[in-house]
Amino acid sequence: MLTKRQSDILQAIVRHYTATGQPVGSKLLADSLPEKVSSATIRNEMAALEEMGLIAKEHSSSGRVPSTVGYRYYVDNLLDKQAVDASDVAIIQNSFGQDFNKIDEIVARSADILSDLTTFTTFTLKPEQKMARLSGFRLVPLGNQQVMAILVTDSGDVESQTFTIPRDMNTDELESVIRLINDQLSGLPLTEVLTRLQQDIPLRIKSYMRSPSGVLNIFDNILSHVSSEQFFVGGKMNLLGFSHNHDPNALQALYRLLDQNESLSTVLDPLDDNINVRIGSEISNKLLDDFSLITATYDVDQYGKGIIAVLGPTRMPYSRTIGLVSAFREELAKQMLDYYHRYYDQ
Amino acid sequence: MLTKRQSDILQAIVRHYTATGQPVGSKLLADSLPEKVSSATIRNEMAALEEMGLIAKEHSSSGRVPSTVGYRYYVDNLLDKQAVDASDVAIIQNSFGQDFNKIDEIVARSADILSDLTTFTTFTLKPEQKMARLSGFRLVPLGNQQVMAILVTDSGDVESQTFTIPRDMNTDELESVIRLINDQLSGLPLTEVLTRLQQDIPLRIKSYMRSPSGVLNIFDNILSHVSSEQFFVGGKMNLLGFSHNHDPNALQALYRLLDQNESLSTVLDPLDDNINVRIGSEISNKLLDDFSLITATYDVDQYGKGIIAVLGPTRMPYSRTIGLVSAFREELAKQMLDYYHRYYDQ
DNA sequence: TTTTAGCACTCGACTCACTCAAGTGCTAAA
DNA sequence: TTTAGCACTTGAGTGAGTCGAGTGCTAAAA
Repeated sequence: MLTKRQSDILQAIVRHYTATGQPVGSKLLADSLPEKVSSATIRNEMAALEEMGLIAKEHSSSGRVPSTVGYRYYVDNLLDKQAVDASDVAIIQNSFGQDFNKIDEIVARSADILSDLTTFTTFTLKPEQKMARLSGFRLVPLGNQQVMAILVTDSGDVESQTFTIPRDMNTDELESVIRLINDQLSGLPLTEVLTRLQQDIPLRIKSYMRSPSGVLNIFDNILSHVSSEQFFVGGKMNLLGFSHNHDPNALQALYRLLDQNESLSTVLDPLDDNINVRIGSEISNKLLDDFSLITATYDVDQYGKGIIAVLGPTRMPYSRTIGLVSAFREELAKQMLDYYHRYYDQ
Repeated sequence: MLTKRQSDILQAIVRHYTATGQPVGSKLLADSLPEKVSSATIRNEMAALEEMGLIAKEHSSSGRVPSTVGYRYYVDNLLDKQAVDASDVAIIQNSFGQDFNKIDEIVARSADILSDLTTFTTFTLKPEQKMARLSGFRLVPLGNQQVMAILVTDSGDVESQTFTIPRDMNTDELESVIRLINDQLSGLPLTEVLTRLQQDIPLRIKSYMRSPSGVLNIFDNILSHVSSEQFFVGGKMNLLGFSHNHDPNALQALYRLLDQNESLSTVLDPLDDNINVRIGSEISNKLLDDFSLITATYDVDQYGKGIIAVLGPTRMPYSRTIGLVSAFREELAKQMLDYYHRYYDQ
């Protein structure tokens, strides 16, 4: 356990270093700490902190820099639980408009707002739709063998896709399939719809349809699109500013990662419903060793929980960023509830 | 006018420099040219070329590097009009699948294929839809006050948008507006549809509708979306590799440019129906001074002309890149015709 | 026992002088 | 007109020297 003075020193080192990017020396600390002690005393304490692995030197005669463990200790114990800046809260509240036509627009906008505020790269995921139920499939003929298929869920998600029907397909057949699907599957959770669509339904329509698989694939396709987790990424290009590695190849690898939803969903897993901070190597991905990741859920009551995350440099202003994430998750939840209430709970 | 030997030297300088990135010296040239002359002779010729502004030194005792004017001369006169590599043609042909559901998918895919081949950043624009005609508007009620509006053009473009109708709006009213629009505007060119929608139609429906503007805004919105030029960008991150400026701010400015459709459409204007090469400052945009831009149209017969473009470093392999663009524009035109024939000309 | 003053030491950053290699321009001879 | 030869220029690299910020350690002071 650290003494009060050691805590103060570690805190000051983290603050200075995250603010300036420069290693912090004993003299600077002696001047900036409220207790008046000499730089020699600070040096002794720093030697102790280094012994414990909380701070490190860049070279044998340089000032000290926090280690991963040091950041960890800082985040766990020394964080300034100050209220978020009132102006930031105002910005958050004003950045959401009212003119959203779908959930995805709110989620996408969220990523942008949060990245603007933090100047880092952000990720947002809408509330899990696993519990959403199918409210109906529509087919809209567009002429020229083209048809638009539309899926609507009871949570208000709309997913559409146009496709071309083979010349030899009977449109009556198609319509009877749609009727069957709507009759049998409306009101069921999407996960169940998916399994039924693959097991139950094919048996039923086999009798009166020549090649059922083609049609069902389309529904499958739309359905999996709706139920797949789709992260929105904000401030992608901010990465150029805070990544200390300017090697094009490393950056390209990083950007490929940001485009891979599957990889993202493993990396961004929010361990629990708190605001979680993972620092450098604690993120289990080599590409992100020089970064810190703050993840959090936001809770939209019966509509489920979504995820927001901020990726920044290990030397980020943790207090401020965590504060922003905290304020933001609440406002986002509020916005979503508003949206749902506006459209679905009259 | 250049002598044969001067041409050969300029050509060799461009070839070497684009291949290696190193300034080219007289000795290297003396060895690599087919005519056997001494390095001293080469030096005399190089002095002449420099006098003419075709090549330059990086410092007073370095080898020579092509100037913008030198590249220009090379591209205009010394290009190797060799056939494109057969393997590249094969790649181009095989990279297009058959499973496209809309034009936009072909265009987006094109940008990716071309950027993979060139390793540069590419832009594609689908054929101008100015001559496209409205084939119909549909409205599909989705429940909970939500409605999906779908616009279909005779060129097969489909654009949809969901919106929420005010509680006090009469759905009968809405349907009669749709009927009116379809009756009056089907078959007209989109540009005309737009003007009618703003002038003619409001007068007609004013009589039996309280607040026509809200509804018409929706159609306006969808329509302008369809008729706006939307560039697809491929290989965005390749820019990191070939941009010689690694300053984060400069890169961010560049990426902002790539996201601005309006700016892109002025920059990417294809001067005529040839393959046009603009080098460095010839592109009228300060951000692109260190790049070269190759633009070309592709011609899909009665369906109009689209644009493809490649943005790379001034020291790019012009012969190869121009060859690729040339082969690609033809294949793309073919693919689009195929697509149109498959769906619209039965 | 803790703190502090003092001092020798270390290391990166910078500067300066030097060398080396690649390239140039120019002159005079072929 | 071409070429051999040579003096000259320049960036890149190297090694020595200085400076400043920082350290660890010792011994005296509190």
